[in-house]
Amino acid sequence: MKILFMGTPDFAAVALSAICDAGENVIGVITLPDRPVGRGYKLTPSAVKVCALERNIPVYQPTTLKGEEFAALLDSIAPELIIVAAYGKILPKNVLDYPKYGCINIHGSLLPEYRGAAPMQRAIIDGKPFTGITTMMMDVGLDTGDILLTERVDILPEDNFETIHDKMAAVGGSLMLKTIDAIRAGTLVRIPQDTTGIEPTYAAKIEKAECLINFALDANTIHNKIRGLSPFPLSYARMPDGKMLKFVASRVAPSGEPTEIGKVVSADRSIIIACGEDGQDRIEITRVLPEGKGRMDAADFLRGRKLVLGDILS
RNA sequence: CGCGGAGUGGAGCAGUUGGUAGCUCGUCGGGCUCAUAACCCGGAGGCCGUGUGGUUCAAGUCCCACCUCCGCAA
Repeated sequence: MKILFMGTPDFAAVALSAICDAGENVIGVITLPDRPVGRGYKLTPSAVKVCALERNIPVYQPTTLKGEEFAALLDSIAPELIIVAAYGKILPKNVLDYPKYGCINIHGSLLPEYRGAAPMQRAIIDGKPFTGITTMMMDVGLDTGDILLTERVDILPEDNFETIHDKMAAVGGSLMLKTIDAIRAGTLVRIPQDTTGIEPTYAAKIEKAECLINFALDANTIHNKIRGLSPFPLSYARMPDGKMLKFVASRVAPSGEPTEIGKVVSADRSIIIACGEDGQDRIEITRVLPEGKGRMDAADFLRGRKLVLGDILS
């Protein structure tokens, strides 16, 4: 089966590797054009591109999937199946209709929950006990196609976006292999997304503005946000000197006396901050990222005395 | 040429207007304690990123070049 793979970030690269390692015939890879990224805006290839080049798979980086040019490319590649994982662009109808076996997407949630760009982060931020991977037949809607296979992934209390991402990426690869096998065996069953009774939810892209921690929220909510945004892009607050302090890891600490929200009530081995509507909750920050520095344990950061007992974070 | 921060004993930092290199923690040894991430005493450990650069009587501290790391932004 001639497979065309479309994807961009690491999550997709893991799936691509799994598919290649399983011996599937990936005849081409489509990924977004190299982007100026990082300090100095160095032009950087996507994770998928790097992965494909290592395997000597032809890489295509069209700026658009619409129009004659891409249609011609499709004809020349002539895929029988297109696999899409976090590609970054909407596929137009003529592309969706092209392959004999259709376009199958690997999505990081149990649809119809968390359709959209940031399903994994949103599930963690919402404090969900579990999420999962769905493979689905793509249609013109945003993650609205028929469900093929699903696999649940538990979100453990100690999980953060990184651990969930890694687990999900691995599951995504294996679930896609199962899906391909099912196609070959002709046993694939398409299950329309059942939205009766439940509202499909949308996992919008993470905005910079929402990464600022509001200490008026309860400790649990804050903790979920911190871990859902760690290790990237990271939630943060402002220190008294106006500098940004990002939170890498945290835990919910026992509540205490009401006090000013955002106040540092302990700056010993970790940073404990008063939060919650009445300032009784306590969120304990165990690892941070100061502006202009690297990641470090809260205890190490405190030794530099940039933050002391009684300071207010906002 | 996107903006900016930083390279000082294992870690995080301080080093004033250039003139013996310090702090907190860790570590090692000893002590105290029923006990401790507690406390006390003592020790080890630094060519201060590189340059067989410049200025100076004298540079971690000023100037120059280079290397490396990092934050923002994308």
